[in-house]
Amino acid sequence: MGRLPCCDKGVKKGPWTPEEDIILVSYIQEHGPGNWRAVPTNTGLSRCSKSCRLRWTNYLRPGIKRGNFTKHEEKMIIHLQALLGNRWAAIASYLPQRTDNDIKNYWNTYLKKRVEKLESGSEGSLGNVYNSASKPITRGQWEKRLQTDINMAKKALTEALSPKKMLSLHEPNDNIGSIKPTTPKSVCYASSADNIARLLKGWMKNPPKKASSKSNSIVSTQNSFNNLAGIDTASSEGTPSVGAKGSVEFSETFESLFGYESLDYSSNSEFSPSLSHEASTLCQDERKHDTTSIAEMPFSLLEKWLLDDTKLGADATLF
DNA sequence: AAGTTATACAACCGCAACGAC
DNA sequence: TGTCGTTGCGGTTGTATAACT
Repeated sequence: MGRLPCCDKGVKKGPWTPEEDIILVSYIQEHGPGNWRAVPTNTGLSRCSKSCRLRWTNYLRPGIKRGNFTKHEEKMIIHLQALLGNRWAAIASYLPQRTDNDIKNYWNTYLKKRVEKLESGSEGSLGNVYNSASKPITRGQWEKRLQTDINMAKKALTEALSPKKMLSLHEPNDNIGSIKPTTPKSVCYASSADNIARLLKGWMKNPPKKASSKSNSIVSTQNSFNNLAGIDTASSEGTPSVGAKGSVEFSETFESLFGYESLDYSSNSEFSPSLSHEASTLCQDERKHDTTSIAEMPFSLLEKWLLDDTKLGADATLF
């Protein structure tokens, strides 16, 4: 049989309206994310399930940070892209407040050009980040280094750290304070986003009892967890300063979600919320052969390693 | 001020993977 | 084990806005 068309003819396409967003958020607030196929039917939205999921994942989901990327985030993306390639979902798992789409866009429109510029020989602020040696490298050398990186990452994985460190990952960082006012386009939408934020806030404090028993829902909600473990983005949209209030909200959000997630994972002692979903995706291929060691990847160690310029500089000697 | 080009980002499309049966 | 339905992911496109001429 042929695949069913993703979307029936007649479904609405193009930008979402605030009204549609509210309908979608209200539905998810009640039923939790997942079972996307049923969303258009149950909500009356003239959107295909994919579109609903995408809208939620990339825009409406709480915990998404918008606005400028910090230097720290840039470094992360560059390192991770070099290490993982265009596996945006995996990369996004290390930037919990960013969506894969956001990172992909940022890479394609900005970072890629900068890296290419650097590779072509011109100097830039990222010169010491990407290749401190600034020496042209052959493909074989690059591959060798990549392999070394992967091996190191694997080693790091096997030396799994405590979940406490994972928690530190989700703490608000310097990025939050640097959120800049959104673009005029976003500002136009801000009032609606605020409304949605209120809905979500309520939802996070009083989450659905059980979104779905399906595994894909678990994955979805864990994605939500990963992202929720940041700031309440929707509420911060258009409000540049987050500060102490933001921390309190974060704390509440985190506790709420932590409790929520722990319901789903309580039956699996090895599967604590400290595990990033995409962290396991990181080594998707390897997982088939070595599930446990990879799946329990601690973020902080890898992050530390990835961002350790000193070490990177030492690694550069491999070239 | 009007037209053109560049940029940013939201959204779409198609494929692959996964789970249920 | 194979088929089918659903979801996730990455590439790409479309559109709004900014910057430039």
